[in-house]
Amino acid sequence: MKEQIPKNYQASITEKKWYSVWEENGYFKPLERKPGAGKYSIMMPPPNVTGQLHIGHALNMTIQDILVRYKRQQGFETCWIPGTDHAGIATQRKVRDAVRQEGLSMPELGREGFIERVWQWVNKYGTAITGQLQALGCSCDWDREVFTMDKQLSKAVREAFVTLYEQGLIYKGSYIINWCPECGTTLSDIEVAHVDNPGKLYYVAYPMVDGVGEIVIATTRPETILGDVAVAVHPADDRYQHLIGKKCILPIINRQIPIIADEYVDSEFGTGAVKITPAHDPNDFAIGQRHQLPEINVMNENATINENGGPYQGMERYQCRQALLQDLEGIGLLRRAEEHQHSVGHCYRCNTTVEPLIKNQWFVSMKPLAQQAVEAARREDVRFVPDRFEKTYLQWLDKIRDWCISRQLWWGHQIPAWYCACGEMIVSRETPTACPKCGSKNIIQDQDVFDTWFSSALWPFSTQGWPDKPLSDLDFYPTSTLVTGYDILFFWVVRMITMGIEVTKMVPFDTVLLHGLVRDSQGRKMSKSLDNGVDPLEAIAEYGADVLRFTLVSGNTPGNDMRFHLERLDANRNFANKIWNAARFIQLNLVDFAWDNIDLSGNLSLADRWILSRYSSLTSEVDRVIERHELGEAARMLYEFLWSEFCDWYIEMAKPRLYSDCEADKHTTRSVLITVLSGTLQLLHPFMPFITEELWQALPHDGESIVIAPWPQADFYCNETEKVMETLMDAIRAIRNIRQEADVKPSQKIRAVVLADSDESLQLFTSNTLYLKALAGLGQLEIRPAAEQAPQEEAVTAVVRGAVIYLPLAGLMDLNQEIERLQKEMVRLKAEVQRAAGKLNNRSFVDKAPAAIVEQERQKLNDYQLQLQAVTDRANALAKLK
RNA sequence: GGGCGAAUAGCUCAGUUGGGAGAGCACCUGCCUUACAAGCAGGGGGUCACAGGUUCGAGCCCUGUUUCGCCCACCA
Repeated sequence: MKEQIPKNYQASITEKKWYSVWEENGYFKPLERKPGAGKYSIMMPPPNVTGQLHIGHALNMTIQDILVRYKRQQGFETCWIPGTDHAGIATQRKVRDAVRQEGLSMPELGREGFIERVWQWVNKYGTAITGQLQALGCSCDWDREVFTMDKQLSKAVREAFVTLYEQGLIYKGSYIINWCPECGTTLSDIEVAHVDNPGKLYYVAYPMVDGVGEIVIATTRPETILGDVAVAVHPADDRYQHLIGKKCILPIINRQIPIIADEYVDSEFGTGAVKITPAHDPNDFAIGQRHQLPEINVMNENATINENGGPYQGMERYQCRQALLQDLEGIGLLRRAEEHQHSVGHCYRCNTTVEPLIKNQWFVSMKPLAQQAVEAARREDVRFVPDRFEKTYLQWLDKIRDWCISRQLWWGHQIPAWYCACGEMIVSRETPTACPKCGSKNIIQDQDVFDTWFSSALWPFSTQGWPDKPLSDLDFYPTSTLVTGYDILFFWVVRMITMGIEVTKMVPFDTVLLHGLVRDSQGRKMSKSLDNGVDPLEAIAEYGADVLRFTLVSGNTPGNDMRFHLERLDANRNFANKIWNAARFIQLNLVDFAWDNIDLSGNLSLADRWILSRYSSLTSEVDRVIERHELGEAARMLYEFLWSEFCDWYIEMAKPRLYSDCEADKHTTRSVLITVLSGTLQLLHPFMPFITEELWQALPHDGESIVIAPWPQADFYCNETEKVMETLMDAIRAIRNIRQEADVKPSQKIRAVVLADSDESLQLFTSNTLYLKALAGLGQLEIRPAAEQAPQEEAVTAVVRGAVIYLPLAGLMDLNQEIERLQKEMVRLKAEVQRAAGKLNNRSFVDKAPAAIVEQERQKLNDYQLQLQAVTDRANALAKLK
């Protein structure tokens, strides 16, 4: 005998209980439960190891868990591998700040000391995220949990790096890169966020060396004048023909620099003359290369001016800008300044303005890799959901540039390159002990680490034991679905695909499911500074994980952002409560009913057949939409079915039969109730894992857990049943409507007379009097063929398909009002008849529309005509009575 | 400059093979009916941004326009 379901649902207790049961029983371990079902796997996008689960993670994880649980229930050998990311820059900054708080500096600690501190930090905070994922209900295989700084992953990183280096796909060289003065490291192009800032365009005159005239340039960054090595004009610009090849004098610095001609220059912009600073601007760098110009770096790594800046040495960059402008003004060379919008790059981690600098860095040559990634998508080796992201992906690959992968950080995978005093560079999988060229043991490893995203790029296979295990031995490779936000399509997804193809010759997953961002109720991005974040852990504490999950996934469509309204948690808490109470009602009425007692073979009432049919549709529809990744649609269907159809209609119809004396009816009703409820709980389980398990366990079952119970099969669909039931429901609604309008007290039983205009209709009403009486509050119900005379007494009338219902409400009805009501009804029905008739009179509609649609329209026309006739007759009869 | 998305009820959003517009919340009316007042029953509310087009038929497909948002892009 199962325990009785308590009156109230206590989410927090239930959730903890079941998660540990699931874990202990190993339900999350891969096991093919249905022979031949196949494998299904997901690699979790690793959250930052020291991070907190935020609402965006909660959405991301919920989607993954739904897919994984669904496939597991379907019998697939399912595996969801969890992991965390060392998040180089973010974590280093966090620990650096903590260390500074203690009054220590990075140099004082030294590299080893600092890394030691990071590991302490990771060990202290690194477990938090795991507990939070479990609180959310994530059904991962925790024995496979990985961290991007695990030894195995370092090995993978080395292997991939060296392999690509050997193939010439990775190179080292001095190029202009993005430098964050605050983080003290290089950034890749996508780690720089460009923001349009209102700035000024300054016009500065450079006098000619020969003393004849001057050339005026326009710049937004006057401080870089210090590093100017030329002035460029368009070769076809008539204004400057006479100056090309001559020299001008760089003000203040008094360096003589040439005036050169280059196609790059836009004659329309500014004065048509551009100052060239190869060391501090990517375009100028390119021009400098073309014209063999020197590169004069004027800036230190902390964005102060260096020794090349003459009198400005030591100044901070913007301080220098002001000072320089003032000085130029003083000598009369600053001609004017205009308001000017221009885009300024900011570090994506700390939002500091980045500085383009020339540095010797490591790069991945992306063009060849991108080509393969494009082909893979064209061959549909990888699909994007929603598919519009394929376009974004292809366009990005089309203009991809080389990826700078070295970072001047301490926390991360150190680059496996070593340098010998003899000038030799060794790139090796194993740490070398001596220089292969000169034999010197005095070799030092490259001080830089890899971009975090370089290790993330290998995630789908590095996490499964590669390279120690060959690819063919990995349990789940390639994986099935990658679920992530569209905001890291370029950071991560593209890198996994490009690197995955190069290293493994396979696309690491077949489907990329991209979701949107979770915003606050006003549509703003959630952020610490706005303090508008919704803490998923608080939501779980207050409402339970099921409610949070359902809220995140419902009313949401792939790739679109969603606003998070706290009120929606209330709405879904109510939904959970509704399911809880429905199950409680059913349990209370099952008595000693056992699973084996289920008998759906005979004695099924219309309501029974109807709910079984609806349940069958639900089963196949939920299946269909989940396969299409439309989880919001699946959630909607489940909500709708459970609340409106199952609770509001079926349970209400089950009551009179459960309370009757007929044992056979009771038995059938119980059978249907438990069949539909337990099946629906299974369909809902991926979305709300905890409450469904709790209720499943409270019902009689032979299965040990809903987590692994086979996905329900239901084959009771019957279109005819649904149509007939619809008529019965219409009749009940019509009576309820009239009762309300006539102010009949809900408790008052009234009399009704039904005149049925066909044998089928007569049969329908006579065999369902029980339902009509119970749901429409009828005391007395007479059903007769329409041929018999209608009641002459004053009665309110409702017309439904196939019957006219009379409610003799003596004393409660106003004759005139009733006639008026019927007249309104006639107007409505006439319009309907007209609409349908018009359509059917349209020759091209009848000829061209599908036969089924035309037939449906004929049916409607027929129904409406009959109803209109009935209403008209009744109105006339009442008019006579008057 | 290029690309993408959004525009549907008072609010937030669904609406995926084109066949009479939906939900939640809010609002109005009546109900403590023995699963649930976190509930039940009934009700009001929409020129589906605008203009064209394709089609027998368009919220959905095509073209253009407007507003908002996002992404990408080396015009100093």
